[in-house]
Amino acid sequence: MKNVKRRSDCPISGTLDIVGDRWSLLILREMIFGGKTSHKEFSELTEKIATNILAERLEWLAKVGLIQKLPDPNDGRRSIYRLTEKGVDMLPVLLAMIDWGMKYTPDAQFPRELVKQTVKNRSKLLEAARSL
Amino acid sequence: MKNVKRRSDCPISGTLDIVGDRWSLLILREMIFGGKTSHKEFSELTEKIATNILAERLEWLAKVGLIQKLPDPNDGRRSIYRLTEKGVDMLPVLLAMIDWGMKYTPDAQFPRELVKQTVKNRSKLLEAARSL
DNA sequence: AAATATTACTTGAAAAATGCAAGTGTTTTT
DNA sequence: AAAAACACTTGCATTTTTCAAGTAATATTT
Repeated sequence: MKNVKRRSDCPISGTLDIVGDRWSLLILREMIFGGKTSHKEFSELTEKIATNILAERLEWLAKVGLIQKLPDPNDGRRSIYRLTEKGVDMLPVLLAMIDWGMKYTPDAQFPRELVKQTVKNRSKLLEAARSL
Repeated sequence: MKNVKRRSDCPISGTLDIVGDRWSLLILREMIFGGKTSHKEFSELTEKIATNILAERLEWLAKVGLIQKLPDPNDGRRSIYRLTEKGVDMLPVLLAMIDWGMKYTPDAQFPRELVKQTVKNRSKLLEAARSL
């Protein structure tokens, strides 16, 4: 598994060195806004991530501490991926991207209500994350 | 030159399809926070972007309208790259990344004062952008 | 209990993006 | 006129991502 390689001590580049690949933020989007928790669910995104990359990214996000990987008690085939506080804290980045994308990318769609609800529920997400 | 390829109509993925590569946001950081305007200046970043990639990214950002490329009236060798409103509007994404990075990436540094000043000057940046 | 389906990967080969080192052409400076 | 500076470009190596299949373990169906 790849290691964290920092290009500088700039916090922007530091953030990008962690989630600046083509998929990490979309996986976090699914977890934060969609409550998705399994490899299966992520593999069904409209954006069609390849399964090997998905597995790699989930490992990566767990390694760098934005999510946690746990065995599913109800289904031995499954793992459950849960957000950590570090992962939930990526919400503002996603929100800023939603704003920019809604303004500038044609036909962009994102349910307003979902944003509202998620922002409101942020503390619940954090609680859940902290209780791990 | 590459074309915009949208993976979905999600605004987050739409944003990433435009600035989700390894360098675009760092170039915008330099323009927004550092007032940098030339190929030369960008090539001197501590993050060491290769000159061919830099040229490609500047073309790209101009093509998708986040910056504008103009000849430097004082030096025929140079081009000046200026932010557009679309580019300035990426500020909130950068700010969110600064917050996350300051909290979670070790040794992260970013001058508080520069953030303050830039946020305050945002409307000036926008004015300058609009007057193009 | 045996066969089938589901889930989460892994593998290997192709394509794309990035990085590196060394040019090239134009303009400016000396 | 020569040297330096600037903005690239070129060709090749390396890394990352994609694509298509395959595998192993567990769960479900018959």
